[in-house]
Amino acid sequence: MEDKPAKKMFIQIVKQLHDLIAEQNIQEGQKLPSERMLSEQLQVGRSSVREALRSLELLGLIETRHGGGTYLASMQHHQFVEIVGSFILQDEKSIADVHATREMHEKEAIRIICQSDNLRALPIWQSFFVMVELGQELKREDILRECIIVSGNRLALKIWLQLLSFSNNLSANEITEEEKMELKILLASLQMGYLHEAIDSYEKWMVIIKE
Amino acid sequence: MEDKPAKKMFIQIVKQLHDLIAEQNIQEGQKLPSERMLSEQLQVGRSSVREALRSLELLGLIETRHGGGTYLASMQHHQFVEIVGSFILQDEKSIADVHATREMHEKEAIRIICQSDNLRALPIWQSFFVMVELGQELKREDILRECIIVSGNRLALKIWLQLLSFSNNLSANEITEEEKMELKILLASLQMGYLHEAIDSYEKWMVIIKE
DNA sequence: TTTAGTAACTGGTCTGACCACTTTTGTTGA
DNA sequence: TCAACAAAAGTGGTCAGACCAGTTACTAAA
Repeated sequence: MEDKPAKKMFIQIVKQLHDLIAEQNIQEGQKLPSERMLSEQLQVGRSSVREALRSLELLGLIETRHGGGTYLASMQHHQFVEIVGSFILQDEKSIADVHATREMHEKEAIRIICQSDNLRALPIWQSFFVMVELGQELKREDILRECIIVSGNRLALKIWLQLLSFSNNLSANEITEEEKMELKILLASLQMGYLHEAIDSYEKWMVIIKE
Repeated sequence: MEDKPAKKMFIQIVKQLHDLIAEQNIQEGQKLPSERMLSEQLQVGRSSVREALRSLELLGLIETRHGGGTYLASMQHHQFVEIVGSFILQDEKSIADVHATREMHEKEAIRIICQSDNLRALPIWQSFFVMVELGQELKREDILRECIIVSGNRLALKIWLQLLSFSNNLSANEITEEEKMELKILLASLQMGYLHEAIDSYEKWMVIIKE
């Protein structure tokens, strides 16, 4: 690709770190090179390396131990990646389980939003409503992702993202008129806080998708 | 021990930035104080301020213009408060997330059981009921595990078992009389298929446990 | 062999310097 | 008076070096 005029340095470093981790096959919980070493290897100042590392740390991708080094995060959350990953590749029942679990997450997020005046009032729902109405480009998972993000459970988000990658038939086909109708009911119910109606239309929506 | 006064500086700064934005009511797209000014105001080095700012930039919460200043990102969806809040509280929030996710699995299992005549009719529920009544040795997670196993989602079971290992305060103390009462209501509702009552008593049960 | 102490390493923070770019200011010329 | 230009000030971007505070590894003494 054409090298763009020197994008953000620390973003570049984040990418290089990513490559380095892949090349050297550094696993979860394993140690990364020291800041000074990275600074030398990547030919940048140590403070730039640190800015990149701090970003990754805030994202929970690495752990740092004062005096001990920097490690690829091996926390709870990341174990679920393995769980879901190793779980698949079995029978049809497994796939059904993935779907069921994903839908459980989505419904739970909808419940949380419905029961919170603040979350219900977010302008994003109206935006989605309008987008559906105008027939604008909109992926199903965008709405659901937003629901889960807003619901505030980061662990649930991580699990859901994993589940999503194993049920990629979600945005396969076009959004039909029937689906639009159900989606609008869902979004409207969400904003009004009508929990029962929201869950109801969500379930109908899923039925429509699976046809 | 549990005291952790020495939190990450750059996380502290992120918090202070968050407060500052709230105090001065800085809106989307508006300018933040310069790095040097923040450094002086917060009484920390400029490099520390930058580490915090770079973190927020990677999250897309702020925009930086070389020579022009730092601005609050104009984001339609994600509210600054929501995201920062969920990333800041890391430790405590993570634990809360684990609990919330575990409870989501348990409630879902209860729902599934309630809505299936076959599952409702399993003799195990009556056995649990009797055990509670007689005050026999019985761990809380035994009941919940059974619920999830019976619900038939093996993936959910795997996830739940993992979650359980991170919230081992479940069987900490003795089962009180109050708790026994609620548990019996739960088990009775389960057998009768009273979904609403079952979920209700489950939630009350959780409240009792957390006291 | 075990242990205690020290040296080397590593992250955490600050300072000061310089560069590149943008914004503001001030001056000049029409 | 006002427009255009140039200088100055402000701001982010990056680096080097210094020092502190922990951790790890190694070595020498018991």
